[in-house]
Order: sequence, then C-alpha cells, then structure tokens
Amino acid sequence: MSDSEPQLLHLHTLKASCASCSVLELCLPIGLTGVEVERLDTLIAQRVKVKKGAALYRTGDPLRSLYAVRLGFFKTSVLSVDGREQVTGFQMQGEMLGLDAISTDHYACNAIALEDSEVCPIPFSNLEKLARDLPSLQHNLNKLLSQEIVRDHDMLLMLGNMNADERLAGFLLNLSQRLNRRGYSSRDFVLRMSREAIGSYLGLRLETICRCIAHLREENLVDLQGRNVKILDLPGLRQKVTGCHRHTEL
Amino acid sequence: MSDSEPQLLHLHTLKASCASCSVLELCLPIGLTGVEVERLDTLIAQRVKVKKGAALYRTGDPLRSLYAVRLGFFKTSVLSVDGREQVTGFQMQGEMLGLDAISTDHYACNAIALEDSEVCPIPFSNLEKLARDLPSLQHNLNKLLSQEIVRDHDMLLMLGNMNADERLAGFLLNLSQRLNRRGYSSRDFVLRMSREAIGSYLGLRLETICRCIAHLREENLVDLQGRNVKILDLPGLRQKVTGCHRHTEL
DNA sequence: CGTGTGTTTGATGAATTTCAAAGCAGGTGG
DNA sequence: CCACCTGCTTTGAAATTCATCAAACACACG
Repeated sequence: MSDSEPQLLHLHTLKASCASCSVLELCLPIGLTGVEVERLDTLIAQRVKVKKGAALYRTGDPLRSLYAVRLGFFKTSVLSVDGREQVTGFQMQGEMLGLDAISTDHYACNAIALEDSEVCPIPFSNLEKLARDLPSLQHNLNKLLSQEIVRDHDMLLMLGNMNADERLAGFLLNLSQRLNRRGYSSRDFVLRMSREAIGSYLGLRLETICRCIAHLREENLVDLQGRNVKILDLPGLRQKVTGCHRHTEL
Repeated sequence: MSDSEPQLLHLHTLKASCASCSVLELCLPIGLTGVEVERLDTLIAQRVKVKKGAALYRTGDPLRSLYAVRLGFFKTSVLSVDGREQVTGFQMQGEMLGLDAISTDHYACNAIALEDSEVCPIPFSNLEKLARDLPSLQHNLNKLLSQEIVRDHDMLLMLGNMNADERLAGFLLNLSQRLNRRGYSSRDFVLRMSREAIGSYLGLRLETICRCIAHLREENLVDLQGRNVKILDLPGLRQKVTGCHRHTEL
C-alpha cells in the first residue's frame, strides 16, 4: 500500500525496460519494495528474438522459462497422434506463453512466431523462488493460470455451441478488444495468421472461414481485404455473438 | 526428502481423513514436517454434503473455497448470455473444483452435483497463506492449475478436430482411465450424467450421443445399457480415437 | 399403476466439409 | 522490370455429417 517515490521510479524504469509484459502489469498494482522490484527486474532482463515461422518451443521440450511476448505475434497448437492440428491460442504483445508446461515440466504445445517477434524469458524456477518472497507475485501467477482456464472454457463454449459465423465474429471481436487494451486501434488492424490457422482455432476449415468473411462483408459489418480488417459496425458484430458468454474476454 | 516415521504416520492419518483429495495426493510426494502436515490438516478438515441436482456454487458467487471432491460426481458448466449451456467438465472423487474462480475471485461456472456428493472445502485465502510457507504446496497448486489448462486444450482438440463417434469414444476412454486410477474398474462402470450432459460436453446433441452409442454397440466395442457401461474392446475403442492427442488424459 | 423424465430411433433438412479450380500477392531470379 | 513461382485466398458444386422435429419407448418414483 505504501508507494514511496523511489519505488515508483523503479517500477517505471522496469516498465520501460519490458513494456507491456504480463508479469509486470500483474505486479504493478501491488506494493513492492525497491529491493523486490530489483529482484523481479533480474528475472526479466533478457530478450529473445524469434523469427517468423520459428518455434519458441515445441511439445515435449523441458520447461525452462515462461515467456512474455514483448513484440510480435504467436500461435500455440497441439498435435494429435495422427497429425491433426488444433490451434489453442494466439498470443500478442503483453501475453504469456508456456503456462501449460508447469503441469509436467514439459511444454504441452508448440509455440510458433507468426511474425518476427521478441519475448522476455522468465526462468520458471527463479520465478517460483521469487514468488515465495513476494506473495503478491504468487497470487498474480495463480490468477494468470486461472485466467487461462476461463479463456479456454469460453473457447469450449464457442466450439460447442456456436455456428461458423458466430465463431468468426467472436474471434474478430476478441482480437479487437485485446488490441484496444494494448493501445492499438480496435477498428482497424491486421490479421497475423492465415485463414487456415483461424480455421483450426475455431474448429472450422479454411474455406468456411473465407465464406464467413464473405457473409460479414455482405452485411457491411467489416471490411476485410486479405489480412486487413476494418470493423465497420461494432455493435452489429457484437449482436452476431449474443451466444458469447460473460463479457470477460470477448 | 527426509521421510521420518512420525511424519509418514501423519500423512497416512491425513489421507484417511480425506481419502483421494487432490491436494493431498499432490502433497504426498514431497517432504513435509509434522507441523506442516498439521497445518494442512486444518485446511481440509471440513466436509460438506451436496444433494443430487444441487449447486455447489454458481457463476458469479464470490470465491471462498476450492473444493476437492471426496465422494460423488459433479458437472461444471458455463452459460452464454442467450442461455446456451456448455458443460466444461465432469469431476469425480479426488478431483478439484473452483480453480477458474481464482482469476476474478468469483466462480466462472456452475458446479452441480450429479449424485449425492461430498466435498472438502479448502478456504482459498488460507491455502494461499499456507502455500507461502510450503513452497511444495505452492508448486503443486501451480501444477494443478496448469493441468487444467492442458486438459482444456485436449478438449479443444476434441471439439475442433474429431467427429461424433471419435468424441464419444474419447469421452468413455477418459472416464475409464480416471476411474481406474482411483481404484475402480476401468471396464465396468456407471455414467452419472445424462445423454444431454454428455452431448453438451462434447459439443453434440443428445440424439447424436444416442446414435454414437448405437454405433459402438454395433461394433461390439462397448455394451452400454442405459447408464451402465461395459467396455468390451479397449484397444478397439482406443483405435477409434487415434485423433486423440498425447496419451495424457485419454 | 399412472406420470414424468430420460432415452432411443426414424425421417428430413441445414450447416459444414470436401474436392476442384481459379484468382491474387509477394518474392526471386532472369 | 518483368515473368514466373509459390503460397494463400476465394468461390462453386457435390457429398457428408450432424441437428432438428417427431414419435415411441423405458424406467423410476410417488
């Protein structure tokens, strides 16, 4: 609760050094001492670049770090034994990768960069050690994990109950909202993923995605040329997804 | 690492007092002192009965406790704003409920007892406090949360990539394996949920579930009468679900 | 022994996949 | 600078899967 001057300075320095990192955002609301902030700082000092198309990690790799996306865009996917791919998420600036690895100490999915990207590795054992001394950090890690569960349940609702048009509308709204939260336009943005990746994420074929895009275009809800998205009618788009759950992540 | 006699005794007493609680199982592998075990004991001393059809908690209720299922069977579900229901999971003896509430301090789903059941409430704030002093407890809580994420990703693969027959086969195998792990027969068990609940879980209609059951019956893979299941050909059933992911939870 | 809830099966129709072919864009090398 | 190539996208037509509607059935419970 006590927010002395020097501490705030530290926090801002820190924020500048790793803008929009999830971990940081989660730590900001709580009172940390200068020393604590410095310890946290050592955790996330590094940067790693990942080229477009390259894997940050693959299923089965041993867990070393969680990753906060600093720049760029990732997709995560699981593979079935017979080769079918399910995209489980897209991660943008300020979002976290690797949480599913904690369960077995091995990553349970593939994380692929969709464009040239940059991440902050957060060595997990250090994070756990630090979290022992910083209860608020631990609490926020718990929250982060729990949020991921809620997000996944929303996706289950999507795949289990919504038709193709509703899924695509929900997907676009979700992207729009997340971009907005990070200071980007919520009405005008670029898709970083292929139709096929969107389809896999939404449990549909790429051709179906194309057709649904055509529908949204015909209804003048979005202007979608290639990967450039302009949302023309946000309320109209929302209305297409009444099916979508608590206003949490949509 | 040091497992002195008295400590083991404590652990066994504890285990008897709350057989098959997830939390406990997660704590067993690690070295706890007698005092620590006692503190843990105070957390999970209570029992709460939940009648068939009753809600353990509902979406929006403030998070007080996580719950370990001691006896019985639950389903969790989320509701879309326009009333569509998605079952997000079935929880049996020894499994945990409420993890999704950590993210907002409010439960994000409804937990309904499918038969007369009994749970151990684990007051969350106490758990977090205790976890500060017991790093291994904290680690295991992290793992528990991460496991749930992995499970959800497997479900996404199911809903996104598998046809109706494969989904049902996967569902039965999953139940079979979880029952087996808890000492019950993996070949002969009773479904605690309706066809409709199975359908909602698998993203299908109840009629489709009925038809898929008929298919499995025709192929002599299972003998399924009403809610009584006898698995006749486990390898054959497995083969139906090649699509299913890492052998983790299936 | 009726009543209600849950299950099964059939017939029909709608939504999505599959297969196929053409169009478009960006990048490379002649 | 243009031609070509490759990968991604779009659109059409046919096939398939699943949902919907409807009716009969089974079972448990009061």
